[in-house]
Amino acid sequence: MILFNTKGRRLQEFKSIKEGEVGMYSCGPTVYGRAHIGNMRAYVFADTLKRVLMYAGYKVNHVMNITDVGHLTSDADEGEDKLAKAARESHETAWEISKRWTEQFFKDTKSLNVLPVTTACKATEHIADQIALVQKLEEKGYTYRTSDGIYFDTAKFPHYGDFAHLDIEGLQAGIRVDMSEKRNKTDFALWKFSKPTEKRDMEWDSPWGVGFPGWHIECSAMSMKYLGEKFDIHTGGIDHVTIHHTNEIAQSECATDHTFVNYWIHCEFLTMSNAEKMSKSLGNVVNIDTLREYGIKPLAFRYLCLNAHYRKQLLYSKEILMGANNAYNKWCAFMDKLKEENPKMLPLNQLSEASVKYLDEFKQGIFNNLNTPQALATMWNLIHDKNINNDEKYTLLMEFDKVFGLTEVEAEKPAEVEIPAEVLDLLDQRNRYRAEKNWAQADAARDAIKAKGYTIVDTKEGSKLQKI
RNA sequence: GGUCUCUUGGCCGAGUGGCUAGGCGCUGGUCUGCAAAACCAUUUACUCCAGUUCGAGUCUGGAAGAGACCUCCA
Repeated sequence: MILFNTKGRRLQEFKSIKEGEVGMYSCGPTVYGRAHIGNMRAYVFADTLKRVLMYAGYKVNHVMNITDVGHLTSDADEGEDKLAKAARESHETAWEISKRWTEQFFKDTKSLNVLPVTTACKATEHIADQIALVQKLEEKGYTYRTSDGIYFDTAKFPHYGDFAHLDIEGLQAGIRVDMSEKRNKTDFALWKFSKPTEKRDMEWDSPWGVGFPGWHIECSAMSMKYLGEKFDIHTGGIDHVTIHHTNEIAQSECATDHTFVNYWIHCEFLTMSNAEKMSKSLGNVVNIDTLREYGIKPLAFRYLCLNAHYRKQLLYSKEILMGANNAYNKWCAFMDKLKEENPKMLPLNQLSEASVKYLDEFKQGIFNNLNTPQALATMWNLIHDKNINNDEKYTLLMEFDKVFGLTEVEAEKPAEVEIPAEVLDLLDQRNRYRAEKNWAQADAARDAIKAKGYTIVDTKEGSKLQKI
């Protein structure tokens, strides 16, 4: 399979370090608040990549961090701690805040059919690993101490700017950079000291004094702990290329003296039109619950993500989301109808030539740098193809869904609601009027039922009620 | 200021030289007492200019416009 590697900025044939196995690390959430659908795109992407790797036959060891240590709100290594801020605002401890939002994060990703990761690791539970890594860097002479922490000296890593194509000169000539006591513009904190005047919810003892780890070190420490000093794939949002991943590479490769990660795969942003720009201050941040309020299934959002390539910015608006929801609902309806006919799952080697063509086209799409839009096009063409029988269609669609992950899990389906007796009475009335061909009265009954919040759908088996 | 990306039909969005992407929406049709759903059909395209080529949405150069990151948001 072909993947676009940010390292080198080119398409590359993927080859794992260990035959048949893939070690993959995904930058996870910072749990000081509810993740919005923009965040979710990145996790749907990582999940899709994992599913494609699994489809290709790899056993995937997937590790994701939970950033539950408070970091800083503004400027490089300055400002108030985000978790502390959230905690202060809701009168909770940082621990309570991070616990709540971590749980919510997993609920949200689950509703998007994101498969559980092999290991989800919390930064707060790996403080010793992070300290050990900083110590290793210290022993090798890559660090220095300032009044507020231990810093990484990026001048000692000659290839620092290579990954992100950084023009260090340009950065220095650019706008506002707070150097404080840093030796180089690009240096970053490995360990921060607690201020003597404050008592933090989260702080730990270390060889350098009480404090907390810098942001970047957790990913290096935990990824290497669970995947080894060198592993296959590291994913994250495109915004992490310049700083976070550049720093991860610097500290990891200086610690080990060899390549840290072979393939860096980054997901583009979900962007908002200006009219619908989300902002926390306006209170219009769209999250999974917002979708539900709109009457949009979370998985319709997954469909939306799959319908665009992960390396392209994806425009978000309510209208666009509604379109994806319509398409997704049609797919669900088609699958339901198909299942009612009790199709047989066929072994793939018994498929007709025409079906094999669809399967090949599907694989061609997903293995070509995750071209899921093309794979979805293949799916729709298959659905509309009259020359493929239901058994084969079902077999192929279930096969495709191993990657798409669009099948709604039972728990997400809305519970059957009791229909009020009065509505059932009205339905009886309408049926009698219809039998008498009294259309005016029948339509009046329909309107009355609609006013109660139900719509009538006439089928061959009779009239059915649906909640609006 | 630096780095990078994008510009496809009403909307979203694939497509790296020649062949229908696909979805949503619209419209028409079939079906239905009506409606809904479903199915069928149909419509609209490659920002502009110049170049390369037998041939370009696809390559090259230029122009205009949009966006992202450098501000610990994926």
